[in-house]
Amino acid sequence: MSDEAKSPPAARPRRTQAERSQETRNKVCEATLQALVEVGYEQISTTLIAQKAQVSRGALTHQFPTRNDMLVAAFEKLVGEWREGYPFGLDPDKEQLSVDELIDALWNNIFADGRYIAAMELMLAARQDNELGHALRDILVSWIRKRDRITVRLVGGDVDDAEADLKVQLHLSVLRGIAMHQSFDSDPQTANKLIDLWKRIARKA
Amino acid sequence: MSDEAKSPPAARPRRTQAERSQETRNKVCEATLQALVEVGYEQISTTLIAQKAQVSRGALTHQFPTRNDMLVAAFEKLVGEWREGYPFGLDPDKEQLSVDELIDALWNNIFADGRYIAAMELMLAARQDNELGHALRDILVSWIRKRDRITVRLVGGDVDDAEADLKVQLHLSVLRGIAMHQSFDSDPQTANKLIDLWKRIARKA
DNA sequence: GAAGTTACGAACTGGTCTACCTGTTTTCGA
DNA sequence: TCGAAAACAGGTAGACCAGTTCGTAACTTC
Repeated sequence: MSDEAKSPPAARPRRTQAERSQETRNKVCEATLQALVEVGYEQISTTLIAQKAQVSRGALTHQFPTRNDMLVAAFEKLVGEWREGYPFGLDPDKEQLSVDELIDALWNNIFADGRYIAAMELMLAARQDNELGHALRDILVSWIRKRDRITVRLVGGDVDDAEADLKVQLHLSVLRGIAMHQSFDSDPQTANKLIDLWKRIARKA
Repeated sequence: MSDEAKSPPAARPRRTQAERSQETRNKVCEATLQALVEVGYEQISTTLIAQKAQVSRGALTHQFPTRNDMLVAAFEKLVGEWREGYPFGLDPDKEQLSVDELIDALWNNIFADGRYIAAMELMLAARQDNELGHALRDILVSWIRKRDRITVRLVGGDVDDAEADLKVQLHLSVLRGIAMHQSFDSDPQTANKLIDLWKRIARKA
């Protein structure tokens, strides 16, 4: 059995401290987002997340001293993914999207994802929590600012045009409302029909 | 001090058992809804609600054996108020509303209320809880069915017209999305601007 | 007005969660 | 290579909460 003794936990490549930290943090954040979608905010506990992430509770609490730290980091990761993916590989300075394309892009890349609902639940749950709430809002505003500016350009509007900005806000509100509808409604087709109807109406406006 | 002994807890009018029950149930439901708005779903505990409602915990648990029973009853009360108030004293068989009037009526009577956001939070929080979730959904569907049918008639559509129904769903989705926006956004005027923009667009469609 | 029923009050219990704390292993820097 | 520091592992304490139990008070019925 000397062979087993010499190569015990299979291949364990040497990692830097930064890599070790990042790996645990990623695993925890990913597990948190997954749990938000699967079991909901209320069920989330540090113990559950540690199990899901295949990480000891000690490692988790070392990286995230408080439960809020963990939730904030997970939220930050999600928003970061939105931020990185936007505007879907396009160059807003050169390209412009038709209304239909914009709606599809926003819907498919952000609002249709179960993670969007998870984010909504988190935001709603934290809307009164001064500590968690403020942290989440701070993360949101920077992303929202970028998102809105790029979106206005994508549809060919002037960045400083209040009317164009309002139109973008309405687009986002409509998709948000449909996403919420979808999360309650049993018929998955309704969302698509609503999207199509909104496209028809938005085209004329 | 014989006077004090003879009239101890001030004036205590004689109530029937039904009245006593109804009074505690009402106080608890009202406190629950208020707490949902003020401190959010996560903070709600039977202890907190009993305190807010000025009711002993024993009285609460007697009326609502489980915490879910309490939440369901509160939700039922809220939906009941919507149901009773709808369609805002109008007769949908005789009267019809312009698009502007419909939007204003829906917004002012339902979506602009902080309780609507509270209901959303409750629904989102319960979306994974099979027991609470099903109970809330059951309460919702009966109200939604009535709401949608009346709304379609209010705008002069045929009840069985799928297109008219879809339009109503879009109206509701837009207002829902704006309501969510409002609960996060710091500027309270944005919601009004979005409503106005939506009116202009909806008028043309 | 007495027995029975319902509403209420208060204390207790079993379980869970967060934050903290003490050792151990891995990596880093000189 | 060796001491320091960071990452990790696991356990504990204190608080809280939902549900239960049991005794008391208010109401109802006959």
